[in-house]
Amino acid sequence: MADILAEGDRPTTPTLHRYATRQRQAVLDALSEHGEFITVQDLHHAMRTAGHQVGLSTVYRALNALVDVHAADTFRDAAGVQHYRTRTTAEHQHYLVCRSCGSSVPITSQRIERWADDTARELGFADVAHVIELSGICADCQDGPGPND
Amino acid sequence: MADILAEGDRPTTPTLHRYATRQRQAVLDALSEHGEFITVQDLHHAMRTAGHQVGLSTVYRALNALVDVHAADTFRDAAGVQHYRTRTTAEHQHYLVCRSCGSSVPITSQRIERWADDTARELGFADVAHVIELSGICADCQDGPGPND
DNA sequence: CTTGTTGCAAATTCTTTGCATGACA
DNA sequence: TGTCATGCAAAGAATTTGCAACAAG
Repeated sequence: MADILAEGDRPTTPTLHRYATRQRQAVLDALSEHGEFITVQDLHHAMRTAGHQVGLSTVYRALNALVDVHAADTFRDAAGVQHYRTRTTAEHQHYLVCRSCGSSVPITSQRIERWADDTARELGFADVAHVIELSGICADCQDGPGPND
Repeated sequence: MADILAEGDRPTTPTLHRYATRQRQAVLDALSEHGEFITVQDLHHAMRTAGHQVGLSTVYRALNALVDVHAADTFRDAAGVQHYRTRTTAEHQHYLVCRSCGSSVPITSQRIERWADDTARELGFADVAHVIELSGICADCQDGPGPND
């Protein structure tokens, strides 16, 4: 489980606040433990249920802070709600998310990054950014009805 | 400019309502005329300014109806706001949007569609959907300060 | 007539913010 | 002691929905 207050963290954390608090750590722990993408509200609810005394706005702030330092990834679902999950690698990443059970698989593909960059450059665009979201029904959910569903 | 009430439209429009109204047509016209992606609120404002007497909810409903029949494309920006634009071809499409002036270029690439499908299938996912958004600074905006900015 | 649309206002939902309180260096 | 996080409540924003009035086949 990740640890914000880990040893090598003093000189790091660029524009961000310099220390982690109990709540901050609790948010990160809960997020890590969950493993998959989760909604702020759901995460908050899970934490309360688990006995953590933490405010909703703190969870919002903590998650956004994590995204700022690239310790978490986020995406918006079709309804416009943000989902978060801890980031495992240091690199920019995409995910394939199951619409039935919510599980996700990180996708590592240089190919797509290249495609995005090349396409944009071809069209004369600079400073390219991309958002790529894949979703489907995972193998588990294709068999029986989804496990978490 | 597209026309909802065009000839071949009686037997079509599947699950959708069977006729277009003055407001509906006005929304489509305004959207077509704008050409680029635009916010519901902005489109509504533009229509009022242009003298159209139309309610905000009607614009919302009309735009979603257009998306339902694939007559318009939509995407959500970083702030979570939906943008719409008329669709030119019958096919599923992606766009490269300028973050400075808001102009957009449709991207037609089988390659990316293939990639998305293949990747998902490789990982055992079925019924794959994808959202791909590219943004950057267009050629015009790279020179002088953006024209519309 | 009957069905579907319109438009306003109210309601919803997610997210952010103001501010007093509290904790840590 | 000063700075920053916290948490609640209030604010904000985008979008949806309830409902009475209305248009058209």
